[in-house]
Amino acid sequence: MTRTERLLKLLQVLRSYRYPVSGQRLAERLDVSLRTIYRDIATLQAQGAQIEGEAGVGYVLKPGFFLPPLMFSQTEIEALLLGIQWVSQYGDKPLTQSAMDVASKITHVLPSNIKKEMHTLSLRVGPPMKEILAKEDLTSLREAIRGQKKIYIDYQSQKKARTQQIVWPFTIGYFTTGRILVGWCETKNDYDCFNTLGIISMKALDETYPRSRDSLFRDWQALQFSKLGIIRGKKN
Amino acid sequence: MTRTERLLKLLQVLRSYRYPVSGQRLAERLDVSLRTIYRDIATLQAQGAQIEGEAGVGYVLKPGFFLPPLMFSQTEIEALLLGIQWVSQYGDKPLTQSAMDVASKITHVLPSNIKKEMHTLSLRVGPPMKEILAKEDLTSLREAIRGQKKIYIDYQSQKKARTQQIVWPFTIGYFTTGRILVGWCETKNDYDCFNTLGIISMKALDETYPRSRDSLFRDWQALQFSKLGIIRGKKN
DNA sequence: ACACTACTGCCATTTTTTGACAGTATAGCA
DNA sequence: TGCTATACTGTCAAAAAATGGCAGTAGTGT
Repeated sequence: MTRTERLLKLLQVLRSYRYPVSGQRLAERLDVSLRTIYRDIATLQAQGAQIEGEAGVGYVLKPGFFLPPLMFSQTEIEALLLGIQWVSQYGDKPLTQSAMDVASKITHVLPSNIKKEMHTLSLRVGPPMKEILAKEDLTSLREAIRGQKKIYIDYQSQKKARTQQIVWPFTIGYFTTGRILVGWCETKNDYDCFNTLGIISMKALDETYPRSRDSLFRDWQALQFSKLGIIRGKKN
Repeated sequence: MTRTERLLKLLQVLRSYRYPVSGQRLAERLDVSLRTIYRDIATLQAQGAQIEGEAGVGYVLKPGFFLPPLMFSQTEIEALLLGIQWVSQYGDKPLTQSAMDVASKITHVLPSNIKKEMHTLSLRVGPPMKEILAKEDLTSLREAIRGQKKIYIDYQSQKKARTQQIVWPFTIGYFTTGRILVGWCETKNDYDCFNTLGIISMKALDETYPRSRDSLFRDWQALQFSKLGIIRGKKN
């Protein structure tokens, strides 16, 4: 295995640990000496990888991920940047920010001939959205979903009365006109959707919900399809 | 310069040439022997770079680009994939395909712990669009825009009569409900917008239009803003 | 036919990488 | 406080990889 390959693999290995891992262990995994690991880590750090080493503890790769060299075609780049543009226009505030960061990271490393073509983006997305949507910040909600945590929300829909519920959130739908949180509502014992603008306050609980986000999502999706079938049946 | 660095630099150099470049020249640029260049190119090809060499001609890096290792945060990845999802849902057919390719390339190199979290995308975009929009293929239009070529279109808007025009296309607006081509209409001697679904046929001409896409775009945009100002003025 | 070029094999030389060992420093813990 | 686990550095000889040179084959364009 050539050095370059090993450096890449080292990153992969580092990523696979959630907790600090000792250099010794890395050395065993990669079948090289500890000394070499120290050198490799120094090299990766020099290349910008966020690896943190603490004496007596080990190494952790700080959250984030390292995209190894990838080839993209012109059209793929256009798709990528168009998507990023959509997010930066219709995402909530932190997503917008992240999208712009991604765009600058990517365009920064684009070869100059392609960069020039991309500079005035030849593809654009729709009109700007309402200010209230642009200002929204769903970070805590996304974190709850990532961590599969129950949340407590104080919710006021447009039509119904204000209620307080415990929800197992598993996905957010991003629309041009708004965003919908989908989850299992523990209070109602059923799936439910919430317009994010109607969430007056929300608090993530420590409790992890008992089913995986994945399975909840699939269940819900299957339910949607079957409902669709019924509706179609009625219509026909 | 370490070998790894040189490999990356070799790609940069290759990109900077639009026409085939000989190995000899590359060797001079990078200050190594020709033999080493051959070896380096073989290495890059093995890593997936689309470099084509022809005897008697030289090397060309096929269009597309090599994304060097980049770090993205979790939120940035979410933004990236959400955007890609939007494109794969609302793009025309080739863009949809490219978006899916991008998604698979990216998720393929994602560390497994993050990959798992992304598998059921916790963020989603709106409802599917009309089939007719999904089937549309705007490749030739995008190519004309990239190459700043004039196009001849046979156009039928919903309200007005069918017309034939020569247009300098410079951008496409992607909306959830359709797509708008924006360009300078040579026939009408003014900027104009065309619903892409109304384009009955289109032919890219060999002729490059005389102003840069960039400047056309800026002009047009300024015009839009000033119109907006007038409308605002009326409203107030 | 000729010039130019990609590409391969071989080998001696040069450079880089590696492992080993010795040593310093720091964090966490009892 | 000591003890252990660990990060990290310096040095050096051995091993491995990279390099350049050269000779040769083959494809392309003029």
